[in-house]
Amino acid sequence: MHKKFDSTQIEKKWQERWKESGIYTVGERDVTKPKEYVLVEWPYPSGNLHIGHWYAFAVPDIYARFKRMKGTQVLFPMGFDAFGLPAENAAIKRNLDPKAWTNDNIAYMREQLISMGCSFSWDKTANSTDADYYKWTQWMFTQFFERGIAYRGKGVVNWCPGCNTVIANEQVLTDGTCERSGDVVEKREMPQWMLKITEYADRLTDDLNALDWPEHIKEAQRQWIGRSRGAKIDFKLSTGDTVTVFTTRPDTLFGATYVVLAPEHPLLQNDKVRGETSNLTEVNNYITTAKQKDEQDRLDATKEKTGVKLEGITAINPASGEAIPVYVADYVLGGYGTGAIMAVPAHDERDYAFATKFGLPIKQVVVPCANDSKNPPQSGYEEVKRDTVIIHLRDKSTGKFALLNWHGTLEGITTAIMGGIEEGQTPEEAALAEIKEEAALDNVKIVHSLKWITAAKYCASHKKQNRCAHTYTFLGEVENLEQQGSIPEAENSLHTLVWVEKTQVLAKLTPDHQKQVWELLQKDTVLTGAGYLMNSGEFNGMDSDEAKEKIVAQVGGEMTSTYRIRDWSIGRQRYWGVPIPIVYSPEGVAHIVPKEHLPWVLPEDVDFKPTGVAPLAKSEALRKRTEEIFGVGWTPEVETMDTFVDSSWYFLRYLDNANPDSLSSLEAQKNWMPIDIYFGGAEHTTMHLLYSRFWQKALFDLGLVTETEPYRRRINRGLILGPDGNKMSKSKGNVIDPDAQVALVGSDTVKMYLAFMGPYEGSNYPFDLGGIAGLRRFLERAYGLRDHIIPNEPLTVTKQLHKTIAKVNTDIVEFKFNTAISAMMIFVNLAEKEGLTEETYRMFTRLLAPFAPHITEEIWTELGETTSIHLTEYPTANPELARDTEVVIGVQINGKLRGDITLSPNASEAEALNMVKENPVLRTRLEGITPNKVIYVPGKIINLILPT
RNA sequence: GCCGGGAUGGUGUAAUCGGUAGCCACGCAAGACUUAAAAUUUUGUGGGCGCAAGCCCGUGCGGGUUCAAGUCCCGCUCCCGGCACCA
Repeated sequence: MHKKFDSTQIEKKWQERWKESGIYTVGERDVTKPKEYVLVEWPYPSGNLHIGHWYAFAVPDIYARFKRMKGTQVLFPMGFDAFGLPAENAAIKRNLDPKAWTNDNIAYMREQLISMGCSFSWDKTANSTDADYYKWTQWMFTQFFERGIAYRGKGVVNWCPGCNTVIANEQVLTDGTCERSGDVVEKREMPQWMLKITEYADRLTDDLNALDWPEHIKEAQRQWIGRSRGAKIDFKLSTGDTVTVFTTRPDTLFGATYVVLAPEHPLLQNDKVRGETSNLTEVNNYITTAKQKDEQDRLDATKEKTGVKLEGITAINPASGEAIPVYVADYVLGGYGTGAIMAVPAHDERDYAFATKFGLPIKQVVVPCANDSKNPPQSGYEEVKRDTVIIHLRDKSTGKFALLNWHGTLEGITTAIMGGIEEGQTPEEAALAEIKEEAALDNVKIVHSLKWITAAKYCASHKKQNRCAHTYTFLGEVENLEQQGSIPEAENSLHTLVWVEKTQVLAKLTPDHQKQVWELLQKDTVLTGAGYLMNSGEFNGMDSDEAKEKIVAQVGGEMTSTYRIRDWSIGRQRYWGVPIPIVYSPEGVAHIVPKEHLPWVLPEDVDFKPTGVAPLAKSEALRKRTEEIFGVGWTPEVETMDTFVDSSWYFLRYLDNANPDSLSSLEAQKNWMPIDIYFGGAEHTTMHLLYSRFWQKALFDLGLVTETEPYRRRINRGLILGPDGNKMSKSKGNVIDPDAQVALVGSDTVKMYLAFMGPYEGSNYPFDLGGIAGLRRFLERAYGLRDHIIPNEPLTVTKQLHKTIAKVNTDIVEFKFNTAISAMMIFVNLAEKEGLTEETYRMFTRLLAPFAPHITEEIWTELGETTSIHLTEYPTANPELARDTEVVIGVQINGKLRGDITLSPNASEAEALNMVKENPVLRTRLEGITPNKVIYVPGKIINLILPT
């Protein structure tokens, strides 16, 4: 029965009682219990909680409450990430003090957060703008500075004209706009405060492996860090200078036919190089134009390659000893690798495009091996092994490759190639005829016109598993290619036969399947994969992987890694942030502000209107303070820190938030770290999540933290969309105000609705005003269940209760709150119809408590209890009762569903067959027929195969 | 282009060690209650044929494996997210 309740009154009452009794106060670590550190990303105090905050905090609260009732000591803190631009912009607009604005917002949002009824650990809160907090932010910075992790760098930075400040690479979106303001970001050259995240790139990549994070998040971080392994190789220039290139394919060194420098490359400013360049004006013009191009243009991969040759200058290929030309071209980036490449047009598409345009030689040095991970053995396909023959051809006129790929018999292709040519037949016709005959296929065609095939015979030997190596024999011409070192070309041929290779695939090949697989592929691409070397002197025939290191060693290069990630620029030319605790001596040397002068307080006498000049430069108080402490002529650093710095360590401060002597004691960390589960938004995957991992590692190296990784698990939630399915925005008028919803249906309902929409991880869901009403109805029915209490309930109800308990217990830990709620709904539907005992009602109410903390507390009291339901133990299912004693299984006849039978899940096949025979509907179908075969899966299905 | 994740009723979703597809909720339709509406409640609700029993079709598309496929395999299409002249 539906029983209305006054959610506003009930929720207010319980929120007050919880506050009075302090039941969510964590206090000291209780070592008799296991710990669970549940972290949600701390909010920016923008002034109002939006529905996204509810999704971010209230749903994880289910998990926190569940764990607490399970007997775990749960830390579930909440705080405020309160520095940043919105406060400053609001202050500019309304002419107020950012501090006052921020503090007002925090006070208001705290009340709103309390109205959510979440079990936050308010005794473990933090606020990044408290001097007690940012004192430590500053102190850590000084420690990093002393160890070279923080440094004053120079370089091209991202300048956001909207924010009037420098921003980090991570804050620039793919379309070149600012993550915060949406303005198009400009490139500017200026000195910058940087953190050496690049020095941690390897650890940040490697340590991902051990984390229990969703693979897609790890992968996104790996890509962002962008480690690629390769080699640095020196090329001597005719000027006597050396240019170091970075390549991931040192195995193709013999195929390097020219060298390219990025327009930013320092050698281009080298006097000797400039002196010997006969077309210097042209080169200079190119460099100037390239630098003026905006980032967008330059990164457009589809545009045609441009570049200019440095006339009069050559480089020596250290492997072949050949003199090769040197170019400057903007397809090589100054900021990646060494800013210079060796170009191998035969095996790199960009080099190929450039070489074709400028008429540069293309020299193939690797024969690709087609049998790679593309066709891994599939389970279930082991039975039949078939040989595969792949014929590689190269079109002489275009330099492009063709690939004939045939899954057939080895003998077939050999015959085809060797077989006699009948009168009037072209060689390819002869080959086709043979292939068709051998493989009994008829849809065979050659898409690439073969004028001649030089090969006649090959043999294959296997060097490695799943990889083939080749010994090649060319009829009448070459006995063994490995010895020969190059591929002979047949006269009069349009194509060079590049390779014939034998591999094996594990597959069942029916004639139909063969037809599918039987494709003659025309590959219009440059072959970029690994394989075996050719045209590479002593390395011919060597596997590319092996050749990489050997060639590098031979030419005195160095195996190394390079990264996509750049150092983190943290200086901001804005007011409302942590002042960088650096002062400059009269000579302009940077010194840290020592610990006794921390916090290095943000001055208040500042005109923070954005002019492009750092506002702190205008502070008289800061200037005076600096001179008083350090001496006349000393000047303060006037930049503040990126707010991502504040959030890089807040989870440590939560643990020990009143500690005046340390950012967070090691003891507190030993008690609580690492964070067991971190709930947050997908937008932080490559920003906050990466920065804070870096920060943690840097602290670890200083002995200030106990863990190398802060977050053991991570869940990225989705977005709550407007009812129209669009992202909520004021302009679209589709914003749902959580306060209004709470006033209407109560916070329990809003929370449960958000949890019910779908799995917590991943997807975005539209907010449906009808859907939320359904959850309110559910709670009213759960509340009204009391009127269905009977002295003795049917066994079905007891069993359903225990099944529900089992389901909810497993679903919560998998963050599948939606199916947990669905299970509880099923229980209420049944209990309403059948009635339930008071004992069952109590169990159910406790089961529901983490989801609907207020109304369950109310029910608990009405049942005569005087202590909080949230201090009770979470129900555990009785496995006996949760198990089904009878199941309905489907009956299939020849694989088609024809009815069902009800029986014990343990019933034997004979019993099941009897049930089928006794079933009035099914019986008629089986009259006088003995099935050929019976497939019976207890508890699942029975399938009878009848003779046809 | 590369990497990751998806596609199931009118909607959000459920069911993946292959075993009765559509649980739960929303919406919709009809009935009850009501002067009426709201609220509540009962029934129905993937599509098609049929009075019914029942039959056929159905999880983005095309094939395949299997007694049995939303689930596995091969080949596509589209959508979402990340990266992208990264050597």
